[in-house]
Amino acid sequence: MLNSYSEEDKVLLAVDCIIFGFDQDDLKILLIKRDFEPEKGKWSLMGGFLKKDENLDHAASRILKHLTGITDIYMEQLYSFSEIDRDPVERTLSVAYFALINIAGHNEKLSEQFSAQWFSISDAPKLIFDHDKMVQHAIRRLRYRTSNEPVGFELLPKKFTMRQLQKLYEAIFGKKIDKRNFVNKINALGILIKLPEKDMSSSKKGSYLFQFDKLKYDKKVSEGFSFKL
Amino acid sequence: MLNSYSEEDKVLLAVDCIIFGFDQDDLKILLIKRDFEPEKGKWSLMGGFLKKDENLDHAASRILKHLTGITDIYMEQLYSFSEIDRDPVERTLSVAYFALINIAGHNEKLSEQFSAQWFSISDAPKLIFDHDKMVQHAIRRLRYRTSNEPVGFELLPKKFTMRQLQKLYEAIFGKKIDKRNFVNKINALGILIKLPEKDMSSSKKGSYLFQFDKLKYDKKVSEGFSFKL
DNA sequence: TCAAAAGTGTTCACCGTACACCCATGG
DNA sequence: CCATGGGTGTACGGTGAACACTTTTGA
Repeated sequence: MLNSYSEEDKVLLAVDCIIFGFDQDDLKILLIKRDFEPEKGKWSLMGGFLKKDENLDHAASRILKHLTGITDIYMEQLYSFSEIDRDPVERTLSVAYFALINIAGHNEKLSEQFSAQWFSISDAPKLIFDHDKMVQHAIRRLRYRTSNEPVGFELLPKKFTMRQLQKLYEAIFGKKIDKRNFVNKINALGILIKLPEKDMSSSKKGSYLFQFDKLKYDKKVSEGFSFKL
Repeated sequence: MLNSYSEEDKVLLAVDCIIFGFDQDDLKILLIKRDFEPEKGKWSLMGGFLKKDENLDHAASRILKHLTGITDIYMEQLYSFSEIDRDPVERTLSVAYFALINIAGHNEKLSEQFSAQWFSISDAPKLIFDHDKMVQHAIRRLRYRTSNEPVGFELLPKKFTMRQLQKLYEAIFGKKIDKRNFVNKINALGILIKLPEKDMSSSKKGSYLFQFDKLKYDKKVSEGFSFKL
């Protein structure tokens, strides 16, 4: 009794990742087709099991890297799902994580080899187990985070246009935003650098590129500033 | 392989509860003196282990009931803590829960028999393991919840005065609030019932008692209203 | 020259905040 | 009659939302 809690039950711990990306107009999630039973062939979140010698954050990163090759991205623990029969094979808890990535920056790596695929939130297939519930939860968290912290930029290329940023927020909140009000608000924050370059791909006139100024943001935060959108 | 994930590691899962109460002027948490090793005699959150046949919410309620006799209170899952060496005895994950109770309504039950004790947030003892981190996390969540949902009432008696409610919010946010502004804001919400009775214990004049009107609140929510303080 | 997207300011309503005096009562 | 806490309203500045026209340029 002194050196173990030996009477207690142990359980399997899964980690499932909701990976958000943004592409033009749509908020998307990355899913994989399960290649093992049960539910083989159905769509599912990226998942795996926690190992003895790692913590949850580490497991989430490892699983993501293993299934997509992606490293160094924004990740955050979401919630733990524990219904007794959530996995029909065996009692398994799952800790959900959510992650934000810039689709454009990673496209090549995950094509084919992992049978992972991007789906718009609005027309994703039904997922196995309680994964749909996890996604709903993740969307709520995403809305909260992007309202209160400058994490939305994780979903965009380093250099982006105002219009892209606006469309991102429109996709996250599922509603149109007035162009002028949006620009005013963003500029008032004073945390973007306006670059001299233009992106010419979306219009004849071209539109200025911006970059998130993390140094300025950190400085402002240390002076009491808080991001709100 | 078809009927088990047999290769995978299993772990012990603890559930620890941060229980908030409010008493006059102070926000408090309920702690127990550990009566087993390791760290016997030190102060700790209420905790226990998840059993095979229950989910996390159930475990949290069971543990709370077992250690304090209390049932039917507001509880919510907070976060999962998973550092490898967080418990020196054995690899253990802990899912933290936070709970809100009305101290006055439960005082008798938990005196002595459980060696549980209330501590003001500001002068609580150092806790074992990573429990202090859990408490910090819980305070953040408490601030968020009480700003956006009418859960603060869980910490007060059914009937309470405006002043008590104000002191509660002052304790949660750690700052003074203007009396007139507070009353205006609360009344504007339109979710309290002003009772004809007065509480005579705090002054000679006496102060009116109020009650949270859950029906009116639910109705307003269904019409698009959202609580903000 | 025209179509398509980019860029840009002002007005107004509402909300949050600052602020001070009278009331009721028990002692 | 006085000390203590209870109760109440207004004015102002700032923020969020509504709203329309001109510019650029490739086709």
